[in-house]
Amino acid sequence: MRYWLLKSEPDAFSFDDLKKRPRKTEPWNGVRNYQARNYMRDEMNVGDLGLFYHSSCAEPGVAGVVRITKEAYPDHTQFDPQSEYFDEGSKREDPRWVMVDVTWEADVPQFVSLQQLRDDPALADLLILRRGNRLSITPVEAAHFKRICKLGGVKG
DNA sequence: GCCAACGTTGGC
DNA sequence: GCCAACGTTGGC
Repeated sequence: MRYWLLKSEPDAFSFDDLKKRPRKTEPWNGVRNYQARNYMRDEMNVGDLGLFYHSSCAEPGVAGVVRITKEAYPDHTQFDPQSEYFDEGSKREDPRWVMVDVTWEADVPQFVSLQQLRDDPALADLLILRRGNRLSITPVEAAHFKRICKLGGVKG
């Protein structure tokens, strides 16, 4: 059982959007970074929990908790010429990009802002706080995950 | 394999 | 919109 932080731009897809999806589930498509892909492909398992993080917005921070509900499988958008995620170098017989399914797991009653994360000494080593970090998927230590849930008033 | 140029991310 | 930081590309 591992923990993750998943970035999403709320203008494109927010935590509220996820809650409105059928079965509150969404394929996490559009990841086009090898390191992030490798995390999904090699290290994510069904049952893992993730922090849904809003980035590139007025209020960056942790908006919710999700669960991984399907292990890595080919991201179909890489084969769609109409998609912004189209990758003409990727072959159907050897897909370059994968996605997982994420499902709503819990609300974060008190949104945890980036500033709050930065201000908490217990979270000093959180990868997302590292200078220049741009990875859209990063592993999170169990202690950090629990700490952030506590800050957010997540039950259970 | 090096590295400059370029594109993207993401906070501010 | 700015810009620092990083990833990718492509010439050599």
